[in-house]
Amino acid sequence: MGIKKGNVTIYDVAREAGVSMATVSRVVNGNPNVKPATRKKVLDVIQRIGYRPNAVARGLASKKTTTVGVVIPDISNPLYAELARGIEDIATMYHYNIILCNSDLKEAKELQLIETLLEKQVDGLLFLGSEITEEHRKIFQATSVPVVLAASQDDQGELPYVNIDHVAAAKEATNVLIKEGHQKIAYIGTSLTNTVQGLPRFRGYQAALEENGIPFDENLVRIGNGRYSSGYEAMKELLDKDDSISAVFVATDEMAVGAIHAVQDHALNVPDQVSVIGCNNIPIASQVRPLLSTVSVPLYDIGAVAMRLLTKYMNNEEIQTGQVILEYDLELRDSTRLKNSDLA
Amino acid sequence: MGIKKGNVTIYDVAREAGVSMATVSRVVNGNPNVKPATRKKVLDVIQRIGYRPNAVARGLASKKTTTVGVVIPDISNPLYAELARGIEDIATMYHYNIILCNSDLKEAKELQLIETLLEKQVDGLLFLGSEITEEHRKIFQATSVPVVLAASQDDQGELPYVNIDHVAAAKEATNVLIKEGHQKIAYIGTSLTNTVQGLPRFRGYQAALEENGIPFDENLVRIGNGRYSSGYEAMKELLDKDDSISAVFVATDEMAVGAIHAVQDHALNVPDQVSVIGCNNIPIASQVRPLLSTVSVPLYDIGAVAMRLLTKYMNNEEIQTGQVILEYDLELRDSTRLKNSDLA
DNA sequence: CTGTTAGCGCTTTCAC
DNA sequence: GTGAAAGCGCTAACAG
Repeated sequence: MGIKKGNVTIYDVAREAGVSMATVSRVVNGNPNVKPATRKKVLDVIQRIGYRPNAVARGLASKKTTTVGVVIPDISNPLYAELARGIEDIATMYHYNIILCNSDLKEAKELQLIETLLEKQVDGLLFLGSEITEEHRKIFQATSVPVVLAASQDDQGELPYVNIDHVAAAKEATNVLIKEGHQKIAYIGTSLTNTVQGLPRFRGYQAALEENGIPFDENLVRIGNGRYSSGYEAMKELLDKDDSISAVFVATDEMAVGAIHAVQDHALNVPDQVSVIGCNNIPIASQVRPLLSTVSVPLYDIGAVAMRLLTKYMNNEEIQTGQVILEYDLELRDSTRLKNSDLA
Repeated sequence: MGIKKGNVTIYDVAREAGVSMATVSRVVNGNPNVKPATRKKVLDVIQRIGYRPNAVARGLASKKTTTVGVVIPDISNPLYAELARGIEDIATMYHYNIILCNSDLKEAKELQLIETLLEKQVDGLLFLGSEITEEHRKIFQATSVPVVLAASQDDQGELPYVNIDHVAAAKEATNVLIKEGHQKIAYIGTSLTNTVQGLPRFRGYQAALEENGIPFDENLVRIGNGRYSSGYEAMKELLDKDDSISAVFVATDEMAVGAIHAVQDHALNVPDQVSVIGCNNIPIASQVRPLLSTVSVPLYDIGAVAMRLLTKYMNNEEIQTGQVILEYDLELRDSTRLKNSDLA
């Protein structure tokens, strides 16, 4: 029907409707300063000739793309998938789109991704990763694009972030084990060079022991990569060396489930002979038997709140505080003997 | 130091380097028609004044954004998260970025998302969903932007897609149960109005029964939403009604794990008294005890191949066939009694 | 309430 | 090998 697909511009609409481009732009953007009759006329033409606004042109002219960049370690990890969902939901709510990039926690990749995102003129950046290095900081500081960290933080800098108190969470989890009466409590965590999760959770574990006068024993500590098999292997090693271990705090749920299976393969029962508590509360925690006791981290909310915070920055709104710490919960299920009600 | 952040343009570089914008553009884009000395001079200036190309402007001028839109049901579902990872990896490999949108399988949302993505001038579209309706088809046909379906297909249309043969997969899974000698085989699936997964898998189950002379009994069929609890509930109902059921094919792994737990809660053993086989082979299948037997669907590959196919379309390459069916595997573990080796 | 007119920052012929 | 100039499609003053 003479409709050149993908080539209909605002100019065509203007011509067909007998108005100026400015007027078409106004109706497209919902500007109220248009006479209803004119608006209808324009809308009709738009409908008829199948006009679709070009967001790239709009972005160039208005210097706003309504898209934000998200750098995330690995979307196939349930932990981050949940965070991503929170991010995307709020982004959608505020009419932003998300450019999603996996960094695999590799600094070089992270930096390169940020660079690309900035080239694409994103209105804001959400960064989820481990460490903020000098390199990160340099690039964040040099840009006027607002950046918010999610599930991470930067204590030396003044970057806004949304996170939980990992030290406190780990401490509380360990305390559950201590309250159960255990003295030999192992720890399976992630890399201690990771200052945003690995280290703080380890510190929390140590702090709990110390506060309860339980001597720290480095032989009871194992480091994995956060995934199932590394948790299994770690627990197996631990038990092979010393099967009198009666409790373990595992810093991620996936590893915790692996640890449970290692215990079972050692012909020991969870929680009767070994108590296991995890951290994060990803879906699998409530999809295994015994149900995993864990620290419930509000993953979705962290993503959602971080995105919400970013919209405020992008909108130049007044910000109370850019550093927000969300609450976590203890979710005591069947891999430990204490129950939530016992703590009441 | 006089560096206006975010405002350095190609023009500034040209002026500083004493060359034209065209030349700067050439070096930035790796055009070989530039004298090495000139190239170096320009590169130095770029480095010195901190020039970052504006991809939006480039997109407007070149009509290419090097970004593709991805409409996916729910990124927090492990199934789609895995697909997304495959998509993103290949996209990165070909220097594309991904705009990720969750549709929750709602048609209205899907259509709206596609519209938005098209406005943003994506170079291609990857669509993962359930059904392709007339509405979808209309909009896909009206655009010159290439579209590829992933983990889905459109038999009435000629849209390119990457998928597996769900009927065959379901049939094969059911056959495992039949070969084990079961006669009373239940089915827990997803909505039969979903013609891309729900229906075909159900058809495969029926076909297997029929080919083996086992009468179909609708009392043995339950429909869930694909997630853990619905699998649990479905199996519980089934067993409450008739606890002589000795095998069940569950169309998704998450539901299958739920089903296993329902069986166990019924004081029955898996696989001794009830065999359970799932489908998809998401991570949880190998993170529960008993290890779930399942149909291994190459999720990552479906995403990767679909993205690769899309790059070919975007690049106007010669395409052999736009409809690709990937192979699946049987992964027999501990929730069934037959083993892969038994089938050799 | 509506039109005119500059750009936004870059690519892309087309000359030289 | 390099430059000049014309857009790409839209927004944003600024008039009127």
